[in-house]
Amino acid sequence: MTADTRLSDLQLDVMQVLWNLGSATSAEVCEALAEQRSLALTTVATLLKRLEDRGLVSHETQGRSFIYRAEVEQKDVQRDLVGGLIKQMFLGDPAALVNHLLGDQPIDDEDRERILKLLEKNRNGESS
Amino acid sequence: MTADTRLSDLQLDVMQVLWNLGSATSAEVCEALAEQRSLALTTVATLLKRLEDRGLVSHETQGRSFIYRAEVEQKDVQRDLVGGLIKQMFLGDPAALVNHLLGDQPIDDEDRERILKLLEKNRNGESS
DNA sequence: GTCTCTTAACTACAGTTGTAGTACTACAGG
DNA sequence: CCTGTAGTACTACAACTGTAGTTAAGAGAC
Repeated sequence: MTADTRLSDLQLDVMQVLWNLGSATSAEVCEALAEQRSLALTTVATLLKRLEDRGLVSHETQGRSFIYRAEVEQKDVQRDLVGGLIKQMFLGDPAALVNHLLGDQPIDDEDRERILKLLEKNRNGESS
Repeated sequence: MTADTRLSDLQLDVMQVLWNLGSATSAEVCEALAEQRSLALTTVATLLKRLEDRGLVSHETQGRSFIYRAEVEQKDVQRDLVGGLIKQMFLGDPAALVNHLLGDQPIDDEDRERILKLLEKNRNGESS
């Protein structure tokens, strides 16, 4: 049942590392996070344990180390996050979010092209 | 300085009411929220006070009632929210968010049309 | 004038989060 | 065997959040 995917920024950063690396020890997660946040090893361990308690990550023991792995897919979390945002801030209207994106600052041509292409693909690939 | 706009779901719901109504007493906010959440009056009062402490809403006294009003604009909060989401979950690439929106579930024709129109307008309105 | 109602102030409390120290345990080197 | 060392487990604690009770004070009803 995909558990509750409401995650804080920090928790998301941790998940992000796991999604990127596939699997990692707490030390590896700590190092990966070091670019943005400087956290004690024990802090990272605590974070991972809490996430594991919530069923969002799992670990397998290898020697004396824990190898952590994400138990939810990035896509699912993205969907929940984006969906929640749309429901709460954009009256449930996805186009309103796009509108906001476009209205905010004019996007560059390249991005616009890509979005147009995506729209095309979405129209055609509506099959499956 | 627009203060810190990182708000919880509940806090956002409260802000939403204020944005919708323009201004409201705690009782009015409470009633407006009642559709989604059933909260005690004192709870809503606490929420408003905490938001006021953070500078996100303000009140003026009318008789013995407080009339609250949002001190940050919805647009600004939206921007921060969307911006944060993109940075954290979509590698800072707005188009990736759109991609996700489209790839997730095929959107209906109407929405697609509207988005196309928005893209057009964005292209043309690239004033500067 | 007293009672009651409204409404704000203060207090409370459990759960989550950010953050990390300390304790324990097991393996590696000598 | 003894001792670092690495790594998990347990504990701690302050801030913030969700939630609401209690208290005080003014306003209207009678």
